Amino acid sequence: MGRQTAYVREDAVRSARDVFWREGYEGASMASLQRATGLNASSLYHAFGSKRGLFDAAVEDYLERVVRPGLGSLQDPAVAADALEGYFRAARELFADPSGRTLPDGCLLVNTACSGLARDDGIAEAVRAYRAELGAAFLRGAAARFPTGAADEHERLAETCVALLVSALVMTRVDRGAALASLDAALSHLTTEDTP
Amino acid sequence: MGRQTAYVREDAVRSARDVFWREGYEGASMASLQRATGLNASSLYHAFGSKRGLFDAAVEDYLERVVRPGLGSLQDPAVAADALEGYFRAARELFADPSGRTLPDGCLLVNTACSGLARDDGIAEAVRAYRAELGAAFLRGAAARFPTGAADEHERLAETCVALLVSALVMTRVDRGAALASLDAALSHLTTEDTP
DNA sequence: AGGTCTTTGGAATGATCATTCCACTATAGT
DNA sequence: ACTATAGTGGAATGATCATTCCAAAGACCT
Repeated sequence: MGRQTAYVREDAVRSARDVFWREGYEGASMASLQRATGLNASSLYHAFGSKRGLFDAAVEDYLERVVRPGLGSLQDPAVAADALEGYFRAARELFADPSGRTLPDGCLLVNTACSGLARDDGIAEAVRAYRAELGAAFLRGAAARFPTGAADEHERLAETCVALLVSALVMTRVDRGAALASLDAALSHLTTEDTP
Repeated sequence: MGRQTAYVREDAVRSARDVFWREGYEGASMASLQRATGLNASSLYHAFGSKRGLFDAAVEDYLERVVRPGLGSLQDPAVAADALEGYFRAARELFADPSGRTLPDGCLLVNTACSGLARDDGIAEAVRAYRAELGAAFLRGAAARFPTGAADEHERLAETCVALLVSALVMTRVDRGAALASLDAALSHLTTEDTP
């Protein structure tokens, strides 16, 4: 019953997600979102209710199609000893590649946390969940890397790796060298045999 | 010659700085800046030329009155062994205090790095310089803390501490617990005797 | 083929934005 | 006191913002 949509919702969300990623929530105008998705205001509002609704869909897409695929093997219950190192090696290559598509824009969620939207409870919760997911995955990786280490050492290493990643994601926006230095520090923590 | 200003420039800059800190460059409207400073548009534009000019003055004030005083003893040529630990202890107290005035807003420069303004060359350079200053101070602190350690270990520790601070400054906007965990990890790196 | 329901196009809306302009006020030097 | 100079008040400007509305378009069902 009724007319059918002339576009694929998933494609529209992804296009919008890249605009939000590149320009931030407040910086992304409805005009630029219409341009990127190829939809006009009516369709966008009909499908997502508001700019904020579109943003929420973009965040979900970001988690599902960017964050989780990147985490990859760290999500499995059985984690390889070099899984966390592999994560940072892959990250380093992405950050170093000048043709890297959206990476000079850092992380959609980190950027949002630093924006005015951070004061929105739903957004704050999304960032908390994002960080918790990252922390849990890194903790598994840390425990697999240093099987003889103590739990609090694993916690500290995971915390440190999360911070070095967040720092890289912030700095890549203004200084690629600094971002790479941050990732290298993480790799150094993971390749040095310093279990006492 | 001519009329004299009815306000103190330094006070106006500080008030504006706090608005930018709290709401970000794009989120801070000229109306709210006028309200905070007590000056009207004419005076603001006469004194600073533009919103951007006012923001530049705010960044300078932030570095001079917030960042550098906090760095304190780490700026001296001779650094105490516990200076870096002291820095993070002081930071921890500030972050934990619920009455902390502007700290739930993180860092003016980190927030700016995550905003659309990061693509401005002048702003990017300011963030780079900020991070370099932080890194240099922390490097002195790391070397003083582990006098027998190798230079690259000092580098790694400084890099790690910068990242843990940046991460705390981001996370404090959405999750104070996570921010404190980040600072605690830094303290753990500094209080554990793990020089091989 | 007709009716019903959903999607779409495009213009319109009202709010808010940074910025400018001009008249008015006040000070310092002569 | 007069004048040159500089700061201030307040309204006006034009651009851009998210959002809404209505009429036209298209697809399924009977």
